[in-house]
Amino acid sequence: MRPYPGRVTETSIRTRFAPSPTGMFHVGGARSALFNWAIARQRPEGRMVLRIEDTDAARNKPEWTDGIIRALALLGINEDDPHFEGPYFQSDFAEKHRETALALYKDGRAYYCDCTREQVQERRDNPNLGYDGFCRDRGLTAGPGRALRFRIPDGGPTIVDDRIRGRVEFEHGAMEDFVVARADGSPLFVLANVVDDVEMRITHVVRGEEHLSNTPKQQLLWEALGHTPPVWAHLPVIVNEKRQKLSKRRDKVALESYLDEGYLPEAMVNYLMLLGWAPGGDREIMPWSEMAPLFALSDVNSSSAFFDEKKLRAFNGEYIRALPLAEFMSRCGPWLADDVAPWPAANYDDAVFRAIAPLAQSRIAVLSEIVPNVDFLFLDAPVEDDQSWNKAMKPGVGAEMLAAAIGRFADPGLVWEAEALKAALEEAGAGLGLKLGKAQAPVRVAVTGRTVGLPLFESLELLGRERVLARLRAAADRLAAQQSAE
RNA sequence: GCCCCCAUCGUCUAGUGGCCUAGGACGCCGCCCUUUCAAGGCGGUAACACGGGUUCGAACCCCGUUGGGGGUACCA
Repeated sequence: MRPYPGRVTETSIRTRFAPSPTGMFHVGGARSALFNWAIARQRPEGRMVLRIEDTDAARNKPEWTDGIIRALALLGINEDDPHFEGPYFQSDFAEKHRETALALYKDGRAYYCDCTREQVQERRDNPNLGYDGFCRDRGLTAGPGRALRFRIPDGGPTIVDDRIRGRVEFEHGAMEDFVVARADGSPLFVLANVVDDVEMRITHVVRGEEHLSNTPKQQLLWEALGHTPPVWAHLPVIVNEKRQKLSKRRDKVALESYLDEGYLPEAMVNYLMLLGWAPGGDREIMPWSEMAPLFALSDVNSSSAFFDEKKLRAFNGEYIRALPLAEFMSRCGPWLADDVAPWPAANYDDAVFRAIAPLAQSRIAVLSEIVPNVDFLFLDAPVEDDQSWNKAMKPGVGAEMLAAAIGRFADPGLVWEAEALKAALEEAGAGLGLKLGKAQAPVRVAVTGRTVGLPLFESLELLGRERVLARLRAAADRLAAQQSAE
């Protein structure tokens, strides 16, 4: 456990990222973290505090916490950088939260209330407000079944000065005396969050728009505790195609699932930074190192942003193509590993992959796509794809073309090298009145199983004469059997 | 219901009263290149929600309408 940081003397910016570990790490959370991180890094003494809000024991799991820390590290946010502070765990500060709740009561800023949920419902004289303040002046002391409520000051609005949205006014008349501590004394989010922010000397609270309505309550709490509220900034929500806030239930929101598919962390960072913000200058593909210094809260948009996986894909493709070959190969590693690849481990040959990798690099947009592009090299037999087969193996032409190709390729005088193979196939096709485009199709499907793929002749060269001929013959046999059966 | 936020191409955005006959990117379409598919090159499609003001002049300022969204727990 880590104690509160204590007296922080510097006046620099201190931001925080305070996720609750109740599920897979969310792309929206990732963006918030990135924005907070960018701000903290803009000052030599700037800090971003990572605080895990784990007070909801029933919904928290340690693996979610690990997932958050791991994901942040992948995005480049970790303790290796001096701007990082934490992680802290909110549950470690429960005592302070309880003390603060009590202090609020002693100062008369909060009072005990023994109303049940039902009673609150029944008695609401104002149908538009939840709780009517029934226990405000009943002078109740702490006791079983009594929750602690914060007394909203009479009259006047609370004005939240938001860096992104400007002045937002909340009339006190429309705010209910909200609960800060449960009947068992445990504090609620709204309080714990503020207490920690105060203790950690947070200067900028940058979070999702869904927290905007909590803000007047929290600002009142900051003031009741004798502190000047931080700079508030509420980011636009990230929405799905139906313009609803991304939800764990119905949308694909886990950062990890994108990474698992082969989205590069740096592409993800780049894309996420563009949700609600733009560096300007007609540039969008920009490394974090250039973006971070340019980021400013005042430039953040206030309207919701759609998470467009198509655009993410395009970005990812750009980043993949920009990788040096060796780097590209090692990034592909996880998808070629023995335990996940579809081919027998013994068949894999790194030298073969090295030879084919440059051809694949410009053709994939997410790393997982490397597998179907190179599998024919390592599988004992090409994959069976009926659609490809039916398209390329048209009656007559298919069989003729396969036979012609076998004839040419079997010639021992043929140098087994891409250029020569191309010429040979061109001739074979010409003999049947077929241009290369048509002529290569049956061969491609016979050898790789698919109608689309990497450049064919380089592929044939790498596969080797024996295997190519075997596959061509197998396809010819299959085609013959198929046709005699009809 | 109530409180609050938002509103530029399908999408992400540039734009902060004249530089806008509104720019870029993704997507989509066409052409070129080409052994398939990509990549690359070239070109195209497409937006200031609506109505009032303010102003010599509004995408930019104000008001309203409409439409979206968020919040409304003794969850975080």
